[in-house]
Amino acid sequence: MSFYSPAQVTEKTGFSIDTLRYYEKIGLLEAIERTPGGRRRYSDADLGLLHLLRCLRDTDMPIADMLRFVRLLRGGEACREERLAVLRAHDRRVEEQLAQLREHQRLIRHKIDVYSAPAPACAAEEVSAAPAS
Amino acid sequence: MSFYSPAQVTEKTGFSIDTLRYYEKIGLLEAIERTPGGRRRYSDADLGLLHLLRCLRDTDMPIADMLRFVRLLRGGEACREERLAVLRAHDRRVEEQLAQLREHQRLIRHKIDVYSAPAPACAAEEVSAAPAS
DNA sequence: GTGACACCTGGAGTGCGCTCGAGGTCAAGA
DNA sequence: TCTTGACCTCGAGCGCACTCCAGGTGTCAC
Repeated sequence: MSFYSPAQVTEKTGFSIDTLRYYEKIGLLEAIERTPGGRRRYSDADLGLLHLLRCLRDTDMPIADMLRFVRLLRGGEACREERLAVLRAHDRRVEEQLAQLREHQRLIRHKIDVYSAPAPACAAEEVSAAPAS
Repeated sequence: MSFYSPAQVTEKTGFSIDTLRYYEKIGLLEAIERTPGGRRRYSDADLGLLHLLRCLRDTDMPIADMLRFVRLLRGGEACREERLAVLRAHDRRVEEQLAQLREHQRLIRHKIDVYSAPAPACAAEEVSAAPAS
């Protein structure tokens, strides 16, 4: 079992040191262990949780929901079903994000095609945003 | 050529009426035409631009960049190359977003599997966030 | 003409998620 | 021992992208 300094965690998770302290303050992380001198030492478990939080944040879960989720994690077996429900609901949202992103990508690429074409086509496009479907 | 009331544009684009006014104020939209009574009437071209802006916003382009982009649109043929460059760069970011989102989805689904399994597997997982790769 | 309602302006306010600053402490190398 | 740099706390501040408010006007149905 190894431990990590704030700088190392910053490095590994991409969260800034300020963000790590902020997450601890609001209860996303439980009080992190300290060295005798009072410095934080993050455990492997802390790192694992941070990776999950990174994933949830990056997929647009609001902090309030993450807070709810980590409380369910702490609830152990008793909260398993609810925890699963939260994750499944989030998974569906991620699926929707993917679908929408692909759709947006289509429009962007269509625009790239249009602007790459000779000027007249470009002028004719000015009005319609959507690629022919 | 048809025109649309603010309410209709809200409906078609998903931007709130406040956001539409805000976008006009900061110059994302050029001054929208008015009825004799002073009400806005959005054209098809306005709508087309709004659809593109919706797409850029939803793919996380900051408003400052969108501003730069619409100025390139207004620059016409002279700005075509630069406009293309902006879109191509953005397309690459969207591609990265897709890749990352898929990766995050993997972890979320892995967690769902883990929590669905009987308790012991779940306890053993507590420490590692990443699915075996 | 009278309601009701959509819309107008300018400017202030909000919520989220950090981020920074001041002032101090710990720890390792020279 | 001294210096340097990473770290500490607490609280205030910030940037973004809206969102709301007050007070007023246009338009349409009845």
